[in-house]
Parts: sequence; structure tokens; C-alpha cells
Amino acid sequence: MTKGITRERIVTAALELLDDQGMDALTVRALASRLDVRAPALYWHVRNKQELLDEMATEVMRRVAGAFAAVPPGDGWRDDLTAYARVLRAEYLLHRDGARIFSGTRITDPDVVRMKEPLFERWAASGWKPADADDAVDLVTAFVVGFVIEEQERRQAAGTDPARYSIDQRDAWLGEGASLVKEAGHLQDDGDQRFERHLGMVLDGIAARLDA
Amino acid sequence: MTKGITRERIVTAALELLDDQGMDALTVRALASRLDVRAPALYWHVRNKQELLDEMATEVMRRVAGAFAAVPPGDGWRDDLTAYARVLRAEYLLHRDGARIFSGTRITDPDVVRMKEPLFERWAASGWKPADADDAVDLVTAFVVGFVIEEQERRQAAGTDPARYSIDQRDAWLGEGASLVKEAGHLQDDGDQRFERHLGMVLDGIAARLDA
DNA sequence: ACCTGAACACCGTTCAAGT
DNA sequence: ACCTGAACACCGTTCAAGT
Repeated sequence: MTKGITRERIVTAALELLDDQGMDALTVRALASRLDVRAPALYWHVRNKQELLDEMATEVMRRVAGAFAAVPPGDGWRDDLTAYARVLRAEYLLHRDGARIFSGTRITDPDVVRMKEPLFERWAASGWKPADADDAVDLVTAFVVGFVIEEQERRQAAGTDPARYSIDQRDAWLGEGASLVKEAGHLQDDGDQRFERHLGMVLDGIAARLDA
Repeated sequence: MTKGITRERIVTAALELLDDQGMDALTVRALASRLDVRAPALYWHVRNKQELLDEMATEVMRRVAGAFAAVPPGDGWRDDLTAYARVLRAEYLLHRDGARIFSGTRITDPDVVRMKEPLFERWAASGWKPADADDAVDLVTAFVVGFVIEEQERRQAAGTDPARYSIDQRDAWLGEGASLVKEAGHLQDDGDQRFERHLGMVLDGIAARLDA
């Protein structure tokens, strides 16, 4: 019952371990211990640690695809891409350093990639060619990845070094002058609001190029 | 002459080691050996490996700031942001996994952050408030980070596993159906062209929101 | 087929001791 | 002030041996 390690159980446990303890604590030994086996046992199911990380990233993207599929189809590409961007960000935010760890990794499951097909079909009806659809998805993905990497770094820094995150401390650290940079720092919003505003700009840019 | 380790020499050597051998080979011992000292010597100059990584990221951003400063001022924000995006991408591309490693890290040198000030001043003349300028820079940065992470992953995958990167192999891997996804894969361009096109969309989006 | 014990060649980091 | 030798508590991975 609790024994009988499988590839899936390993990946699930690895994601839990990452969330609980962080990337540095995600060791083969610790993972094995969480699954009640010794470290070498894992090598029967997984070639090496890199393959484990690829599988973890694929699982995260599978969940993104699943969450997106559960969203009712929107009224055109803009709704669809908005939903996709939100789902992707939400899934990254669920895991420590999720964006940095899981972006740009090799997806091992073709089903995850094939989930783009119905989207591409819908958008074709509104005049987008496959190349356009591909550009749009990749651009939104790149934006979300970059945004969330910065967001998670900021969050973590605020946790470990709250002093550095106070506005006064930052102003002092910046030294004399740089008044516009400081002012921008004072006004900067965080989180959802900022994300939605930036996402809106990206989508405006897509509209400008692809909706002739 | 060759002895007398300094913080800067350590960081420079660390970047060289990363480029030569990759992230996994960037160990404290290997770095020390390259500098002709024993590993513990480095701990006199740097608190720990994380601090070394922060310094490396800061050095990379210092070079970005330097390269950008060498570009003649453009004719408005669009020229400036285009130049910035290109310089940032170029610097990331110089280092293995540069975008993933150096994005979202704590900048340790205030001068690097202060370099935004003259830009913000110029853009103020064309009606941008500091908050607008901040949004624009951060959005372009997020895009470049996400784009180059994907780009470098693709490049590295093509190196280690060229089979997977042939179009036929990918089609076979995707299985039946998914014809639009496959078609997009066939047409996808790489590198500079794709970067410029996507960057153009991001800048269009910024224009749509901020140039009222 | 699936798992363990023992081992190998490493890690990052500390610290007393040297100059 | 700056560096070394030796050590500590770990790593990822391999492999013969067990069931």
C-alpha cells in the first residue's frame, strides 16, 4: 500500500518536498526518506536527478494545462490568453522559486504540448495562422516567466531580509540623487494589480501586430 | 602579481569558469584552483557561495549598464528600450544559462540601479511619470528574461540531443493529430528575427498604454 | 522486478594553525 | 590581513547482493 514506489509518486513527493523545504533540501536522500526507501531505490524509476527535475517541470505544466482546460472558453484570443497567463502564474507561485526552476525545461509528455491544438483551432477562426498563435503563446509565456521570477525573488528577499525591503532602507542604499528611481520605488505596486497591468500591455502589443 | 586574490578577481574567474565548464562545474574548489589558492581562501573574501552568485549577477548587470551607456541616446523611449533589450539579451547569451542564473537575483551595487536615472529623466520630457518608466523597464526586462531562458534551453537541447530537435522527430513525438501545433513548429524561426518581432509587440503594447 | 548496504568521488563550509 | 591543512557533514551515483 504505502510501499511500491512509482514514477508519479516520486514526482509528487518531490514537489511537496520542494514546497516544504526549498530547492537546497530537495536531495535524493531526503526524497527517498520521505517515500520510506533508501536513496538508490529511486534510481530504478528515474535515470538521475536531472530527469526527476524534468518530470517535475512536466507535471507542473500538466497541471497548468489541466487548470486551463477547466476554464470556460473565452470570447476570443484575448480572454483565452488572459486565462492562460493567470493559470501559469498561479501554478508557478504555488512552488518555491517555481518560475525559475520550472521554466525552460524539457517537457517529457507530448500530451501537454498537444493541449495547444484546440486553442490554435479556435483562434484560426478569428484569422490567426498557426505561426501567429505560436508567437502569441510564446510571448505571453516569456512575459509570465520573467514577471514571476522577479516576483518570487522579491517575495523571498522580503522574507529573509525585510530591512532591505523597506522603502527608507532602499533610499538610503541608493545614496544621493536618483530621485526619479526612488520615486518609482515608492509608487510601485505589487502582485496582482501589477501583473494584470503588465499583462494588459503585452496583450495590447499582440493585438497591434496580429489583429490587422 | 598573480597572487593576492580580490573580490573582483574571484568574480571574474567565476564567470570564466561558468562559461568554460557550466554551472555544475562551478564549485568553490575548482574556482580556487583556477585562482591558485585552496578553497578556504575564498571565504576570506566572500561570505559563501550564494554571495558569490549575487556578485556574479551584479557584475553581469554592471556590464549591461556599461554597454547600454555606450549606446548613443536614442530618439525617444522606443529607441532606448530597444537598445536596452538587445544589450540585456546579448549579455545573457554570453554566459551559459545566463538568463536563468542571473535573472531575479539581488543586485549588490547601488550604482547599477542608479543608472536608470538619466533614462527616467529623458523619458519624463516625453511625458512619462516615474511609475510609467518603471513599468516599461520592468516589462521589457521580464520579456527578455523569459525569452532568453527559452532560447538558451532550446540551444542547449539542440546541442545535447540534436535528434529531438529535428522537425520530423518532434512530429513523431507529438503523435497523431495536433496538426496546427506541428505546422507552427515547422514555421518557427529562431534567434534574432524572432526576438525583434516579439520585442516589437511588447513595445507596441507599452505605446498603447503609455502614449495616450 | 524492485530494493538495500556499502562504497566512491565528490561537495560547501569551519577552524585552528601558519605567515 | 590573508591563506592552508585537516576535518565535518553532507552530496549524486554505482553496483553487487538480497528478495
